Amino acid sequence: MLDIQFVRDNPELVQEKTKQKGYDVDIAKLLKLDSERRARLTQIEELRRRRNEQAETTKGQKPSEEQLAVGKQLKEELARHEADLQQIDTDYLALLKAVPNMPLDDVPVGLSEKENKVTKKVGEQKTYDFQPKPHWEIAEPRGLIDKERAAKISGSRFAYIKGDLVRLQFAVIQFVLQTLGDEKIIRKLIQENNLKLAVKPFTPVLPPAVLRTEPYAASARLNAEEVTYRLANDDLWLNASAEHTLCTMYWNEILPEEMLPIRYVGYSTSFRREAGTYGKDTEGIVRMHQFDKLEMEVFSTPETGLDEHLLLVAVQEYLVQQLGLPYQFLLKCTFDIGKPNARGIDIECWFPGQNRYIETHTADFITDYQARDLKIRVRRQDGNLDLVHTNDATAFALGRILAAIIENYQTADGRVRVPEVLIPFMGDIREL
RNA sequence: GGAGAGGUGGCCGAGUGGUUGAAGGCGCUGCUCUCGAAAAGCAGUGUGCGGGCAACUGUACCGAGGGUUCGAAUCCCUCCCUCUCCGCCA
Repeated sequence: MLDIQFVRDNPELVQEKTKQKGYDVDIAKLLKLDSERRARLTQIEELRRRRNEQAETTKGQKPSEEQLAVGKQLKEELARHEADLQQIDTDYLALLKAVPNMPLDDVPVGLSEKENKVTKKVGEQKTYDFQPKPHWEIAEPRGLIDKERAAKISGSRFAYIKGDLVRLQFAVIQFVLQTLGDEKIIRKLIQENNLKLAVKPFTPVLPPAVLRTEPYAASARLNAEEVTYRLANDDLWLNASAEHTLCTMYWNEILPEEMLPIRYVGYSTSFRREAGTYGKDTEGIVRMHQFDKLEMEVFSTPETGLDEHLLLVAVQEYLVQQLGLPYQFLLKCTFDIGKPNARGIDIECWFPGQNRYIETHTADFITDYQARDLKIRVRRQDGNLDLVHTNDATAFALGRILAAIIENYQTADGRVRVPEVLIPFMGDIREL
């Protein structure tokens, strides 16, 4: 959530930017609740002070009739005010949490994804001397993907991934872990982008795939209506990204400044209900209820938050370039970046078999929006406390990137060449 | 699944109704001592929220939420979590 002090100081700005993100929150009402809340709190604290004072003077002895009467009256008054406060508090918090994070100034203003700006196109779209096929037309006949049987067992939007395509997935994983663990590469990316950041490789993490309601809700990532699966008999949700169990990892913790930045690359199977996407991307494996994903997560000081975001974007581009995939770079508009985001970048890879770009990567700069509710803070060298900044970004969403590889590396005879950088991780296999 | 134990400050650990935000110890910080270090001594050392330019101050917090009471870490209720043993299982 946003800092209430910021809202108090900049009500018009907050209202404006909230609108720009397509959210309808009554900021004036929020501020009214805020001041009511504070007024009520002051009254309550005064009553409590008097109660404490009395308890102090009667310690160890039986209170007089008169003191009992005063105490009872205080109690009644308190109960009344506290009931009011509880209601105000509930409304206040609901409204405050409804306010999205403020977009940075370079985020294009727009109320539909059409306003996303393509800021650059990289890599040549290969020309084929045959009609390139979509990935499912290559993979399904060859038994690399079986969605039909998966549908029988699990329903639509599930798949059995099989054979060398599985090997390819594990090769991608190995490639990413090696790349993100390589100090030289991290240093190079930091230098090339003039970032003021520590050279520190990413630590691989296998996080839990499920999490409880309380931390999930605090992460501002729980979306019960459209995205998140819940387990019927437990207070547990299936994560929709490793990000969800990574960003919550330091829930309610104060981190020493020396620990930062913390750079993780998490690997997890991710689950999404995809409610409201019926009929969209029904073929192939680009939109599934279940997919594996490598996700980067960074905790940093507030000063370095933006640079960490830029580093993650640089890492993403590097990874995509290494795979030799043509892509375009999207600066997402206010509507599309998501509620907790201050800025959001997408990378869309070219899918020649479908003759279109498809989103394969997202980088989210969250500032302190998540950390405030998650209560993740940094103890500065001087002893002060600050909220950390969180950043998350896709390394590779395996389903989509396998599909992109299949389509870009397909051959005339319906096979798939293995991208150069993956060959060392594929044994002798050079072609699927 | 069965049985049991337990959740208190950065850590360990006291504390069953009233100077307990919390004994004691450890750790950490500062000072004294020292050429320096260690030891010793002294002092300090949580977080949120409200108020204040600030020093500071009020309030809340002993797993969570309710309740009893003039007053709750302490009594009652509900829930959550952790650990141990047995069973089952990758």
